[in-house]
Amino acid sequence: MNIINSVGALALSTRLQVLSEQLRKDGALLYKEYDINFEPKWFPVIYTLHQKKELSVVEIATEIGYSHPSTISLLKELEKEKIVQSKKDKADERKRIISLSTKGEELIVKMLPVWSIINSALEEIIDNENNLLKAINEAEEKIKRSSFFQRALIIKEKAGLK
Amino acid sequence: MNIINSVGALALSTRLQVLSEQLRKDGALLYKEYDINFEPKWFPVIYTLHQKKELSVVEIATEIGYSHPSTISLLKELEKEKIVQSKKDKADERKRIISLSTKGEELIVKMLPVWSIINSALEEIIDNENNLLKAINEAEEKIKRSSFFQRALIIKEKAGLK
DNA sequence: TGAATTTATGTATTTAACTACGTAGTTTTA
DNA sequence: TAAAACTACGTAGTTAAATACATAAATTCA
Repeated sequence: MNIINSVGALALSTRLQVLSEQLRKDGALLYKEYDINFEPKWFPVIYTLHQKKELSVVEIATEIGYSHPSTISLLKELEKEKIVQSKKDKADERKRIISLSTKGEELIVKMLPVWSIINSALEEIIDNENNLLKAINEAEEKIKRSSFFQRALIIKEKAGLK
Repeated sequence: MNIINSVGALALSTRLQVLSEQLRKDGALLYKEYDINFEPKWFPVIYTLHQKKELSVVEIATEIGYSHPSTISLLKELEKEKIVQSKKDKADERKRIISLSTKGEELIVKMLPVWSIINSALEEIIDNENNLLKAINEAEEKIKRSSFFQRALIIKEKAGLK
């Protein structure tokens, strides 16, 4: 094993990032395998719109956990591909209401069986003594109660008082 | 809970990435808290050099699991900060041997207690029913045996034969 | 032993996220 | 009811990684 994989928690952020990147790349290959013109990075937006039908830009950003500028740039690509469409909110002129286009809906129908396969393959990979998805949920739950930074400060305090 | 956090394995790559980013940011805050001029992204390189003393560019890249161009750009920053130094390998003129400078060694001494606190805080966060670090190790072990892509192809085959 | 292959490094460009900041509507409040 | 504060969206620029490509040194092999 290389050093970074044996440091333990210290290199956690790097480990998460490398694994994420690895999965994203294989995901892209899979869509290509099925001749579907779809990029993995679009998934959060598309899946959210599939579930919620109509949302504003910031609502989508919140759902997918990205900043709103990142969301805008994803939406721009998706609008260029004619997968999503948008219209002004009549009640609030600042808002843009985003929804899937007909092409977008058709794309989803094509992707559903692929998503099912992707899901099975990922379930296979994470189904271990320690389930990766559950581990993420549990870790995020802890962070929500008190962030990594706050916890470190508290540990520092305690060490200082000794 | 938002949609992406409830899709399950399908959004795994996004979840990993968001969590990684979150930890990296808090890490940066922590070094600042201690008045240490150090960026979290430097950790893999520095820690590796701390352990192995002398390595070539590609050897570092392999240890940290990054591409060699990414490693070169990290090394450039670290050389600019005078934290690492390099010399030509006399036995093989293509190679550049990288090592920590005196300033780098001193920096490590300053960081060791911080790393200890960071480690404790992260251990706290990942110590759950499903341990995040163990889950990553187990998942990567599975991927090593057969990649996400290969597994998906096999599942597709089986479904097709039904 | 010189031609082909491999290895090590470096550069240019791309990608996919971010933060910072600005503008224009909407809501609150003195 | 006008000023202040807030919210939604958008743009510009940055960051931290990647891929693709190039070059030079070392190694292999016919």
